[in-house]
Amino acid sequence: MPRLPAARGAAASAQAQPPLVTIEMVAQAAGVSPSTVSRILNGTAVVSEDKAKAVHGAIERLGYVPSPVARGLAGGRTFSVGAVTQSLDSPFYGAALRGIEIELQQIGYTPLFISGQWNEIDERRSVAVLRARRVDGIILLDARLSDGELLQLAEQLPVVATGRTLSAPRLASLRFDNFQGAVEATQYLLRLGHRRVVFIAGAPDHQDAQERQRGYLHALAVSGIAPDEKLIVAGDYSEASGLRAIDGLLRRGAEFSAIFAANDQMALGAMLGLYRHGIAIPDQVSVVGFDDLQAGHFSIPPLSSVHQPSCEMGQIAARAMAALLGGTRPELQLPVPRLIVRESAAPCRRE
Amino acid sequence: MPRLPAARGAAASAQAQPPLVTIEMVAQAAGVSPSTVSRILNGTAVVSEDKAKAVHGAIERLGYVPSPVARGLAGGRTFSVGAVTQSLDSPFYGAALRGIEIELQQIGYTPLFISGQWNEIDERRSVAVLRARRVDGIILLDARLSDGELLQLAEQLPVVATGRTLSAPRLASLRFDNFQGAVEATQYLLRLGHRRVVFIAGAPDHQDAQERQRGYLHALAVSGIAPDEKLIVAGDYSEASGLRAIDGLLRRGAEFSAIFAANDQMALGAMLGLYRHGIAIPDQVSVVGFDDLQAGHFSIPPLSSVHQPSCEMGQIAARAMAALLGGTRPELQLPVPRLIVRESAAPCRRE
DNA sequence: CTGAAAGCGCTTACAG
DNA sequence: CTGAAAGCGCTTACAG
Repeated sequence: MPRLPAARGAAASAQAQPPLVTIEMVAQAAGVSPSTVSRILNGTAVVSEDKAKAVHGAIERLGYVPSPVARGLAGGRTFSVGAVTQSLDSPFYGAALRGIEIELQQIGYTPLFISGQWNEIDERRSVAVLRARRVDGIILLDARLSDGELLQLAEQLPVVATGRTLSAPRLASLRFDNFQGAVEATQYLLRLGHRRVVFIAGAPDHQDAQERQRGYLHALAVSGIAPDEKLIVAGDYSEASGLRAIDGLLRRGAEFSAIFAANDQMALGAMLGLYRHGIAIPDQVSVVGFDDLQAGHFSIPPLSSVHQPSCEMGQIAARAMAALLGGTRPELQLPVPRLIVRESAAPCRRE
Repeated sequence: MPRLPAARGAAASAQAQPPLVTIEMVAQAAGVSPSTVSRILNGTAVVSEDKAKAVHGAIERLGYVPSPVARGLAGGRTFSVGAVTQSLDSPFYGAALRGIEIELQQIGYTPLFISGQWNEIDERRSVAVLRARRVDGIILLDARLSDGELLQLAEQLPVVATGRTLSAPRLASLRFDNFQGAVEATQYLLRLGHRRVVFIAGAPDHQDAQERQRGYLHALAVSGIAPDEKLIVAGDYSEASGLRAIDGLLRRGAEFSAIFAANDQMALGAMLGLYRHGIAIPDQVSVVGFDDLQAGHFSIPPLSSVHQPSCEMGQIAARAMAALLGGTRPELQLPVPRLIVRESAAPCRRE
């Protein structure tokens, strides 16, 4: 005897999920087979006009919504893509997540956001969760996993990675030009007449941090300025480290008229440090950051910074995923770095 | 003829999903039936020691991970819960999302984050997406949907809502005490001797904004101070509106020695406005905010603010969901509002 | 162009 | 305590 609907109904009542409109019901209502309904929904085959109309009518009337769960099991595609971010509560990644959401939604996909917390262990676990959920592809924002691991992952399913330069049949990557951004920030300060420009470095294990430092060094070199080691101070991308940087610099009696911080958070921390020491910005010391965080738009004074188009990055990554999912190679056109000039830097008055 | 594995293999190759270890394979390897494996995994029935051991061994060896997709279809539970946030890139909600992620992960659930963008339309669409995905429950952070809609939703599946005071068999709600927080912020300013305290209001359609205004008014009343309408200025929770508030106040020649902004973003905007007009903080004007955003920790000067434990809120909401999912009524114990005193307020010097 | 049937990987009454 | 079987809601060769 076939199991009666009542059996499942009883089980379901514990969870009391709403009564489901199934493909079978619309098939019946439209006078066709479930196969036909499925094909119409998926555009899988050409179907006669009137049948199509009948089916759409039935769908409308019954309020049918296909179950992604069942589609996932049967078709092998879940119409979801995983997105691993380093942090769910970072002022920087949030916009990228929104960008991904916007773009994915447009093609009928659902994003699964999960965080990697800037370490390989969590990241690997997140990828495992995503794969267990059978996502159709995975987007990784600034992954900490090795290139090898990413490449290997891409053999299993489509992958797009930001902050990397990597390519494989099913792997697309995009990387913001941190070097160029840093060059522009530094040159801006140089053009204002500053010669002793402090660089507050980011976490040394972040590639982007390294690139920004190279950019700083390069701009100096182009202007024929020898880098002064005493002006390059370590940081870790946090506000607190920016503040500490200033304390250290001042304690050592370092001379400088400008600061380029590898990110806005450190720039903001540095500004607070300067304020505590009674140093006026930009009158006595100019400050430029990197990222163009919201927090810098209304800081005192508003912070000049290299804009990172993080929402667009998310959108571009998602569109690349869409292409991969569609079986085509994505064309990736990244926005170029642009310095947003606000009020935290002024011409050098010293010397 | 039964469809051969090859058939599906061919279809799958388009997506090239990895070869799957199924429950059937571990059953075979352990010499038991799939039913038994399932029961062991779900703790659904008592099973003999040795069978259990054999099964766990096989799972280990084969690296079996149950498919949530199949479990969802068969069992009616997907082990995922939806979380609708107003914004994925808000400095405020991010921490709550992380709190939800932490807690859900601990009970083996996956969160599905989706944004509502502060409007009913998107929120409703998000809830629909979540339901189509067959999540086992939905957490809503400061939903814009009506109480009625929430109650109705809770008839379909477990719901927990923040920012509400609502109760139903399968609906839990938790609400931060905005009123009390505002009272404390205002009283702090009052204790510092300020008598003319500006209130920059939040978006009038936000309940929390209204409560904060009531708190401000209440504190004034308790101190026997008649509210001055000219000191209550409209805002919308954005930095820009805080800045505009100052411009308006100053243009009208309003007299005040302190400002209580209904959130930090407006407080920060107000501080910039003050700075532009050459007014020193806190020497000439004191400022207090609400939310205790990261951006205020390093503002100039660091902003005193009512702390909102947003990560904990997320965790509490998730734990409440876990209870609901387990069929028990959650006990909700919310942290009380606490003012974090930093450097943006000082004793009143006027008069 | 379209339907019947098998199968996706699980869970869960049912019957020992 | 445990297995065989049916079913969850779809998709997709297969065979008209």
